Amino acid sequence: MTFGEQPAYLRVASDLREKIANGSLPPHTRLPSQARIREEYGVSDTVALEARKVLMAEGLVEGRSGSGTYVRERPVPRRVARSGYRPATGATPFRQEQAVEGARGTWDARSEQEEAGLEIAARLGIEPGDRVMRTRYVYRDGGEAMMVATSWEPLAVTGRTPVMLPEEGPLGGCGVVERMAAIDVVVDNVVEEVGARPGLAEELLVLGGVPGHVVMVVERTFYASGLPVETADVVVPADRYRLSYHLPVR
Amino acid sequence: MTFGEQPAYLRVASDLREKIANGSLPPHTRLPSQARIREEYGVSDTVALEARKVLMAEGLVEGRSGSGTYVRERPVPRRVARSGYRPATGATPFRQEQAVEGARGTWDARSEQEEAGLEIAARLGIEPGDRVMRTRYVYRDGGEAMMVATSWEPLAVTGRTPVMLPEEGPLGGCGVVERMAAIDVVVDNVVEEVGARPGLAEELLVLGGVPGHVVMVVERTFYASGLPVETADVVVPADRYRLSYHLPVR
DNA sequence: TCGAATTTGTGCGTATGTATC
DNA sequence: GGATACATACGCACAAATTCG
Repeated sequence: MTFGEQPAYLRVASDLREKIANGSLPPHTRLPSQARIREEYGVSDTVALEARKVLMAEGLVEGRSGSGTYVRERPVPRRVARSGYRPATGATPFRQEQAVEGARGTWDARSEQEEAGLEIAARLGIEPGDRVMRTRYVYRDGGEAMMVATSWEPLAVTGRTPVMLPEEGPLGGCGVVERMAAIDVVVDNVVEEVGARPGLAEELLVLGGVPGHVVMVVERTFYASGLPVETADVVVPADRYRLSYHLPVR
Repeated sequence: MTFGEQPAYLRVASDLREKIANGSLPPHTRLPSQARIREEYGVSDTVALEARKVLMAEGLVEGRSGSGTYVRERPVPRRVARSGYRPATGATPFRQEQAVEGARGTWDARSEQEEAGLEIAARLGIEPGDRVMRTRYVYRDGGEAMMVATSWEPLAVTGRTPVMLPEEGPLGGCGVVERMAAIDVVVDNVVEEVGARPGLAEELLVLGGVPGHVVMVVERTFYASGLPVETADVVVPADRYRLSYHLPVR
């Protein structure tokens, strides 16, 4: 059916969006099912599906297979402390990435040796092809994934030491600064470069979103006496979290 | 075709994404048309369409009706230093927001008195309805707008002083820290909370993007002896800039 | 200038797998 | 187990924009 106006799926999406905005469909309620949308709006299955997809891409609703499509709560974004300072709430960060307000975090990690590519070599100040330890992390905050990270450490620094594998040994999971201290590498500086972009399908599969949801990316590099000893990409969904930097002035 | 693995449209999207990443499909080139994707990957029309939609949501490609689907250009992001440290390049920041690599910046500003709303009052630790000076800035970097900001200062702090208007007087345009110092307010801390979201139409009108482009939002608050003396929202297009934090460890 | 071919975007109907209730 | 609902997938049709001979 051509209307000469807006596509049908956008009309349906707009109507449902309005019902969400004015509170007629409050958070946690179920949208009309695809079949009911088809009936109520007199549209086809495809149009009903497309309309739901628009709202999902906007982050307003979330589809649960087999159950329904639910209005999402507009979450008050939580702060992730990024500067060694403790948030005012008095949470006890036992690791930098864990410093979320009131969080009780867990994580998975998987390490693998590889050769440094162009970009990683540049960030670590080594030659492309030099061997590095790559570790992929998934951080969870009370069950749900909140952050994925990939870190690279030059084996020239950690190779043949007890801390070569970030998650093994007595210092497993202790954080870069402590692990480096154990091999007499004194980390004294960190540079974090914050960017943001639409998330990739793989990332959002893990973080619980749909392709296109905005993520923040922190490129973090730790330095010891001016030399990079670790670099990492940290990816956080932007609709649920904020990065909090507390800095002294001058 | 069920694979028990990844959905077909994600497989196709991943493959095309890889071709974009490794330069085999450079910016401004055309993706294979939907019909060709269908043939090359042996998938249906729907899968080819869905795969293109994923890449469009990720901002990697853009569809032009009647013409094709084109790989978008990815500008190399420039760094904006966000701490008292100078970037290694040796740029001379004459003001915090100006500390862009190699930038020659200018700005416009317009100030107005108003009553603090709920959120601003909370951020400044004052009562809603208390009077504040609101200033809107547009920062330009060599002609093109790179950043818009809105700042709020409580008139309880700056009222009836020479620095009440941020851009007037002998200290006009000098930065919050210097202006506050002139009235014996010693700014000693700053908190920056970084978030990101799709840009609003009005923001992107100024910043020169298309609707849907991602922006980063920095909520910055300056403190003097624990009391907020200025707060601001800084909006930066995420495709062109990165926020660079250089922090000491411990 | 015209028209044909191509390509995207929208839309329809249907089928199947699988998660949830 | 059965019913419901979402997610994926196939095939087709057509309008509008673009390209090109």
